[in-house]
Amino acid sequence: MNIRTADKISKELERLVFTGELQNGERLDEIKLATLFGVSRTPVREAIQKLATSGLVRQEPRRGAFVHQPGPVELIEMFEFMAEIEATCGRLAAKRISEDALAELDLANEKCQLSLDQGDADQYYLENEHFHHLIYKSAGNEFLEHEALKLHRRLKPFRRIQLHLRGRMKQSMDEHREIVKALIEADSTRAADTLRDHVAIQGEKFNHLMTSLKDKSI
Amino acid sequence: MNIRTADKISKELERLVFTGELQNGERLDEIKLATLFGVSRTPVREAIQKLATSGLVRQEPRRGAFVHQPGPVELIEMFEFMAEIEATCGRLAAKRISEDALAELDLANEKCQLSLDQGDADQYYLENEHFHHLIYKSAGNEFLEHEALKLHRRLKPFRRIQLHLRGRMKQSMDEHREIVKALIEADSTRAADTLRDHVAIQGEKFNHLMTSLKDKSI
DNA sequence: GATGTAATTCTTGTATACAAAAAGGTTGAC
DNA sequence: GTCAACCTTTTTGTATACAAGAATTACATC
Repeated sequence: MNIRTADKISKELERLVFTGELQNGERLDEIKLATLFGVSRTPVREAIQKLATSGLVRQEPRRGAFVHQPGPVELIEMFEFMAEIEATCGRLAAKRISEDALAELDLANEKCQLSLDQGDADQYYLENEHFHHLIYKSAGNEFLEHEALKLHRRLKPFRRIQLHLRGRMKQSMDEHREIVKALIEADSTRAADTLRDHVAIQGEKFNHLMTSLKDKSI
Repeated sequence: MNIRTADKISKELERLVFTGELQNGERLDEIKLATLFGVSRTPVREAIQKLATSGLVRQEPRRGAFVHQPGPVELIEMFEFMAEIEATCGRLAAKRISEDALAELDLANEKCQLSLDQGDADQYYLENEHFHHLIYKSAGNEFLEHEALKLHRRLKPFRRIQLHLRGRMKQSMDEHREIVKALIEADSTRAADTLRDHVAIQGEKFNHLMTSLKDKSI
């Protein structure tokens, strides 16, 4: 799909930030990265600029680009926004979702339950992700879907931590069922509200999140 | 603030797209643009990539970047999303807005009315914009505010056309009053609903929009 | 005349070179 | 010892050079 090495480097840099190999506030040394990837500065610069627009790094004119992990406040704000976007997806999906998609949602939920039974958090995360992506798509608005995916992706590293909190998986599962029920009944208000709460809870459990992150960012 | 010529070029290219000097589907010839701006290809490329992430141009590997004006479907989708974002801002603002901000909203509305009385659509547009920006800010979520501003800006050229439709200014004004009333009463649901309708109406009057745009894009 | 293929030209993507600004270090005055 | 001015080094931002893929044209074949 994308043959540009600049894009590959962008993805790789993203990974380095997520894994913490590039720490918050750290400057992205173009030359160092270029030699690391075995390329010239040009594609590295392009990659950095791409990351800058997605908010992962901040650029200061004539000073360079610095890794920017969201602080507590920004993170809460992002989760709040995510909750609202998901609520919107639910609201629209309640009116527009197809029978096929509903069946798929059910299937995804079953798989979630299976992962839960097996205590496989990673697998649960994967199926959970699929569940939400289905809802994004079912909103019937590709622009919205794209934005939802973008933010979802950005919050991924923080969301993932959440699932390992005690009892969260079980609770999340129950909420999924509520959501599907609202969608089946085409109750857009309830679909929106349950989805909003389902996501917002992650922001509210922020004390836990904070402590899990202390060594990583802030 | 930003001394990078690449950023200046980015803004300039944006202008060229908005004014229609660069038409939809047209390829952005790096060399031609470089000579036009009197610089080398490097900053032009950076500018183009920035526009690509904002959606104004689409890049095809090894083929170049092409101006991408949203078509009817995409435009409807964007307006629908904008409506939902504004609804969210209203929902949150209803709970969080300060007395000062409410006073400012009132002032903005008065100025809107004044422009309406004078039949000054451009002035009305400016004050209207200020009104909405105030609501974005009053949601008390800077991330959300930023996203709202971004999309608002992207839709600017299409929204503007709307206001010149017969009777739209007057109707818009009435809706503004409804919105402020809901905010004063801290009625988050009504604030959200009125704001959503206020914006969504622009998407619904799409037949008008289409015809106004026919020569420009699609 | 139409179609498929090879050579040529153009354009993108990457590497390197250069200019200017910022960071860092050194020397000197107090 | 501290601070400041000056010089050196480093690093960003831009220009130019080069490599490789895409588009175009010319040509041959049917």
